[in-house]
Amino acid sequence: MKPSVGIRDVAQHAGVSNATVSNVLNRPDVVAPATRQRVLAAIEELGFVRNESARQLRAGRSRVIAYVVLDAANPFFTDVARGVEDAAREAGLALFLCNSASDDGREREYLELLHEQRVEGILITPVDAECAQIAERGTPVVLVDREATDGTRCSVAVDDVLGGELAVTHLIENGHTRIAMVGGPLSIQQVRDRREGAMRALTNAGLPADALTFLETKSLQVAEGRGAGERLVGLPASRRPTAAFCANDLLALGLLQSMTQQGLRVPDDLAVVGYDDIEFAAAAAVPLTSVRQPREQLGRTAAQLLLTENEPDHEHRHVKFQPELVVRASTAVKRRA
Amino acid sequence: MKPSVGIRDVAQHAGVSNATVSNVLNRPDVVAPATRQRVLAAIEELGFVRNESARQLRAGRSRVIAYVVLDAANPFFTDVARGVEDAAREAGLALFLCNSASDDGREREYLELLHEQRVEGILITPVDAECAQIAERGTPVVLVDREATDGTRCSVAVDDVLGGELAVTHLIENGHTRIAMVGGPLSIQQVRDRREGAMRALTNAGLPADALTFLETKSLQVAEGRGAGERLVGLPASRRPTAAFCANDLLALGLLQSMTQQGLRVPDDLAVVGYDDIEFAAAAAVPLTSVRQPREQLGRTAAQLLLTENEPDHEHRHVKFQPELVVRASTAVKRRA
DNA sequence: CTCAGGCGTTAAAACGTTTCAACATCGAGG
DNA sequence: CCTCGATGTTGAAACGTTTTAACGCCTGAG
Repeated sequence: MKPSVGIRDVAQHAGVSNATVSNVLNRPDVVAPATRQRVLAAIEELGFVRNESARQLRAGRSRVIAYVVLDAANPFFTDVARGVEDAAREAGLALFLCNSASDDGREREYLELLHEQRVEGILITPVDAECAQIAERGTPVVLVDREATDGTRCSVAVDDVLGGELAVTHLIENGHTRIAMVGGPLSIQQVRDRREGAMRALTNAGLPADALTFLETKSLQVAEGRGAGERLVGLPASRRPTAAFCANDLLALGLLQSMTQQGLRVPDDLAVVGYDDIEFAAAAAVPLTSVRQPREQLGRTAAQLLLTENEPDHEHRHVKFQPELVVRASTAVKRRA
Repeated sequence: MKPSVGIRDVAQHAGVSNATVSNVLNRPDVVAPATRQRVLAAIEELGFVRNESARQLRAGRSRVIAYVVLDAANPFFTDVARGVEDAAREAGLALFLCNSASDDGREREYLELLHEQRVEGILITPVDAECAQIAERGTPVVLVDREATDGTRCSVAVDDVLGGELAVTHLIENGHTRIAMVGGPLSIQQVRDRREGAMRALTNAGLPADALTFLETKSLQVAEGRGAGERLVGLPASRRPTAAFCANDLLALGLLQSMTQQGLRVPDDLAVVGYDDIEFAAAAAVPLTSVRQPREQLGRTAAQLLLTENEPDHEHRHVKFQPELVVRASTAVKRRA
């Protein structure tokens, strides 16, 4: 609609060459103050807006990075995204946020698109662990919340085995000897790792392996947590666990709701530990004990790592953060009085 | 790093001109099958990826739209975003998701950036209602969850007055005559509208205006809901409301938590109605009655409206959806038995 | 045998910027 | 007076596509 004012219109209006206008835009210090003012005035007057496409085409760079997220509706990922955004912003980069929604078709499409856009780099929490999909093709890629098994790229992750261990050790210290773990599917690396950590906690405490009852769920959603609650209550009282460790907070919230509805009390009848420590965990009716991951820092570090990819002597790094247990009411010890 | 294979490399490799390659990419039907195969093979072999910058520069179009969201961490907006994404995807457009985080500086920056990128259109839930900021400059803009007061652009909103009316009417029908409304700040249009609806419900039922106690909060976050809960319980029993209508679900969840902690029961001691019907509302310890907004449809419609902007005979439209009350346990009527 | 017309392909001109080498201009040092 | 370097500005060549008009070829009709 608009005749689209370009750099040469500005140049003509200011009585200089287009090269000078370009300099004002990109290296303001190199042009004489008087000229600069004149050019800026012309830009203002004509309402000129630089055309990024042309700039990119010529410069080869795009000033944009992307984060392909697994589930935009999960608070965990939105928090990670915030960390990414902050870091990107500090580096003067814009952030393209894409939601694969756990669908590897979508994921592939977005990667293709991003590559066509020639983004500077891609952060991704891939749908499948293999992530063979992510053809390198020259664009730097950093894995988020997944560990790169081969050394072909950087990754930022959290020690999930330790997280599981922390959670279950806490329960054992509170006197529990029959513990349920709720989570799944087992195809998810995180779930496997957290279970492994849980087993390790048992071993450390000298408890037998069958002290842990594993209830597998189909996904990590709230509804699955409710279902697990019903299964749990259905167990014969003699075998019923007195505590549950959930693979994420959504499951834990579902479990909590299920307990309340069935007239059982948390933590008295069942202690509950979640994972992720999302905001809603602290805000639950019974505030949830949870394993906190440094979400924002995860994103921030991933972005920073991505920025180092272009350095000549870059070596791929694998950063691993430590999770931390946040104790709240859902695992409070019974008063002895 | 990579020598970046271009369309002319492909052309040379396939023994055709670059125009033919371009045709294979954009109008496959116009080129002879045999040639097409040869070109496709060359593309595959060389690992060619079209350069969007160049394409855009030439074509003037970008195949990208953007949604500038007010708070990426609020489930309401992530659901709206999903609707936008679905519609965009169907139209073959990519979606640029930007988070203004209620900061009008960020919002401005993003708008500038998007304009430089020459996106096809912008969906935005603006930080301030005035939204004078959003200089038109040729890029179509559609307001989401806000009503455009002037006729300068399209908007998609939900009838918040009706929503408030539905919520409070429901409470009145359940026998409540002292009702609190929790929400704020009043600078937010939505909060004002929902309160207006609440008042209308009182009038319809022949109740006096002071049947509604308004508790203003500083934001719409969970913590504010907790604070409101404490203020509520602090009221003398004779004046204390028996029901509360919260301006959004986050407040309602906070309120719920506060009640539980103070030993009061929902809905027996206090009935609670939320707003937005986010997933966590149904998953709360006491499932929350809430006013549901057609979130995904909101986003979907906004995107579709945006697509019509370029049509020659386009007229700006203001779509307004009806909210719907979803009744759950938090307003269950006391059993009379 | 010629010619019209359809089909598939192509050469070349954009698109709006960045960049590089070259070019003035001017003051200072020899 | 000449040279030199510094400072500021510029012309023109890219960047990798899309697009338009023109082109050559072939077929079938006249």
